Amino acid sequence: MRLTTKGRFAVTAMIDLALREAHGPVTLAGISQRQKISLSYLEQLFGKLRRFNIVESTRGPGGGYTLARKPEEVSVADIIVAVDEPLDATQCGGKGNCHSEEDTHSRCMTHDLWTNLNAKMVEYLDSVTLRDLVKQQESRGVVIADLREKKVRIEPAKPKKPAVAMVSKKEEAPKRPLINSVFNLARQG
Amino acid sequence: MRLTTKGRFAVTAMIDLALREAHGPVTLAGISQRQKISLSYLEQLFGKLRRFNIVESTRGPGGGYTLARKPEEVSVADIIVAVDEPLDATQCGGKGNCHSEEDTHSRCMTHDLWTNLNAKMVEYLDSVTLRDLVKQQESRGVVIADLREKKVRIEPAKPKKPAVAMVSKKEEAPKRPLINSVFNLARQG
DNA sequence: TTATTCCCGATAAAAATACTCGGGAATCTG
DNA sequence: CAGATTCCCGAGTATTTTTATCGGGAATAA
Repeated sequence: MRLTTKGRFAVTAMIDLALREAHGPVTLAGISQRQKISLSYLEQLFGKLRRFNIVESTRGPGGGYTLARKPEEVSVADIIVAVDEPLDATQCGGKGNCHSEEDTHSRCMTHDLWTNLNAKMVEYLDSVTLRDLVKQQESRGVVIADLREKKVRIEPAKPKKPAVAMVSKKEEAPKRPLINSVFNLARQG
Repeated sequence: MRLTTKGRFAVTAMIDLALREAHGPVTLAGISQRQKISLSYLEQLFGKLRRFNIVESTRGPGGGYTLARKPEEVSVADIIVAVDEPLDATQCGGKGNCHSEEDTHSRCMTHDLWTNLNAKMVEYLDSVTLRDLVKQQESRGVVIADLREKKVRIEPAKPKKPAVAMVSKKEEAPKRPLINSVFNLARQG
């Protein structure tokens, strides 16, 4: 289990999705706007979430993502493991290959400590489900109706490319503050 | 609370220190050799540990570091906080400045989640003391006698600089495997 | 047919972390 | 005192990770 901002973005995005999916597939473009996460980054994350069978996708207009399981069957740990997947097994755990030649103990001295800590974290994150997080949001006064994705009916047809003029609407992202938590990098408050 | 290899190195080094300090100050050079951590890196870490009143230093020959408190009064959390000190308060915690203009909820959606997780981690790491770790080591058969620092009495006087010849003993560090744990970077099994 | 939306691999930019270097200062020993 | 040992510190470099961006593709609905 690793903890990076990637995992946090994923959890945030999943809450956003869970809050709206009752009204049909939710587009990444929408999540991107609302949560201020870049679209391509979301694509990466949801690619993994899909492969881990946490979300399902529908292509084409009106498409998007929906939950592959019920909210109460998706834990935060599931989400984090999916996107932060190390998936390689070069770990010293279990196999006990954590002894060096010279100092039989140095490698293993802290082994149990970190293993135990890891277990505690997994235990906690696995006890919190998407449903819990959604309920928490709703109890804070989020009205589902407001959350429905605005299905903009296709307007006749605008000029294909917005032309070259009118450039500088690039609004300098507000740069969220750094935090001092379990996370190493960490944007997002 | 952040978790990086720096914290792990620090804990490992502190165990090494705690295991031997009964016989007098322990030098960083010794820890460096035994635990395969670069001397200058250790200096950085112990600088912080000293400022946090976790270790005490003695200069000059026969000098080194000793514990500033009893092993049972130093928790793993203490060590990690000392070396991984973020020390700045740009956090959204408590003050509640984690609302953006557009979406009142996005910032705080996962706030409680991470705050709680953090608390769990601190709680655990604070419940484990240096003494626990030392006892664990000793019960694994580490004989204190073997651990005493070899106080090499000063040999007459070797040629000041090892001359320019004899170069290529640069032995390509063994590169420890990556792990998949709470830590992001992570060397050290 | 066209616009929408997911899909994917390569790669670039930014940030954080890990680690090095060089000189300095205190202290002990002879 | 001289010289060795050991801590002390700040600046600087290298490596890794994180965070994206880009460009082209393929499915689908209207």
